[in-house]
Amino acid sequence: MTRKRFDDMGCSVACALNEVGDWWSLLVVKQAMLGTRRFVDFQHSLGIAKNILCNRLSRLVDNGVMVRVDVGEHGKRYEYRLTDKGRDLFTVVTALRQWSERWNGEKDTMQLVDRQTGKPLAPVAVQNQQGQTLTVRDVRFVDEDGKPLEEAG
Amino acid sequence: MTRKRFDDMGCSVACALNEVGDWWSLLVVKQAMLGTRRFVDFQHSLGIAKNILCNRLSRLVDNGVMVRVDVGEHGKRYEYRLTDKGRDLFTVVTALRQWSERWNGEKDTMQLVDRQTGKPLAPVAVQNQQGQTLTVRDVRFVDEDGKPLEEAG
DNA sequence: CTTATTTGGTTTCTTAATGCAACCATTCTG
DNA sequence: CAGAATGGTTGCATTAAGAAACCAAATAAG
Repeated sequence: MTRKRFDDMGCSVACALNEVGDWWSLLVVKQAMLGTRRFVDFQHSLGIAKNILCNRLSRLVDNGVMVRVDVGEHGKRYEYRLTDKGRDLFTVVTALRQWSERWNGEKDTMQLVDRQTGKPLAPVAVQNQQGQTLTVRDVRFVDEDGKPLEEAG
Repeated sequence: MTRKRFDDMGCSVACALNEVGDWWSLLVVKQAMLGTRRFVDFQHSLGIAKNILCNRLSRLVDNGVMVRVDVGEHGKRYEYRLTDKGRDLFTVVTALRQWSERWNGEKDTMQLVDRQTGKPLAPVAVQNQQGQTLTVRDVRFVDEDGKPLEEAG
């Protein structure tokens, strides 16, 4: 059977997971954010099988998350770079990283700091328009008419 | 061959993906944030096969993201509820939802608003300690000694 | 109280995805 | 030119996913 499609469930989250929701895609994006661009470098840094990497890179390119740039002088030698869409996943990757560090402990010797100040980042949080942090209990899920759907819990 | 393990790669992101990195887990969490608690309700709202749902719920419980609460009066009748760890994924789910809406258009009739004001949420963003928004180019990746690793791209 | 239905699974079977290793054409390097 | 590296593709074995059938306990209907 074909894997279930997530892009027609009428849900933005499902649609996002359809593009980057598998085991490897977000790790490839994360690695690209660290500066990795070449096929072999992704392969070695992630320890991913070549055919899987090949498949994931193709899908990321198809979905506009990365681009394949020909950097060979006479022929084929490629770099995979993040697009604006791909770089915009920085929020998602960082939120995921911080969540893991908060609940599973520091598995990573690496740290992210503000390039200007050298200080660690603030925790990524959902905020209202005044900049106040909101939990899932502080929001309401409404339809297009503004009617509430269900209660969060 | 067994699926690659992500929890011993020395990467927090990989560790997070080991828990919620598959196609269904985050959707189950998202649905729980909408208020869904019962097995059949997850099944119908997500359109997921029963054995897969069973497996995902077990894994989420094992990882401390959800708890199974016995609500039967004399015997077994269960509810699955988010733990604090699970509710803390709100940031990740919201960031993913906003990313998808920004780049793939509104696939969702549902909207999230501040329960107090009724107004839409601010975009989830990575910020420094002064509250300024940072892109991936504004951060540096350093090791435990503060030495820079590679350049982001 | 008895029967029907719902709930929360498990089992079986088929198809798809993953991982590993081998192979291959082109392209740099020495 | 020889040899290594790059960026794949192919084949095979194992695992996961999806659909449907089946099932025991618990609840609802009458």
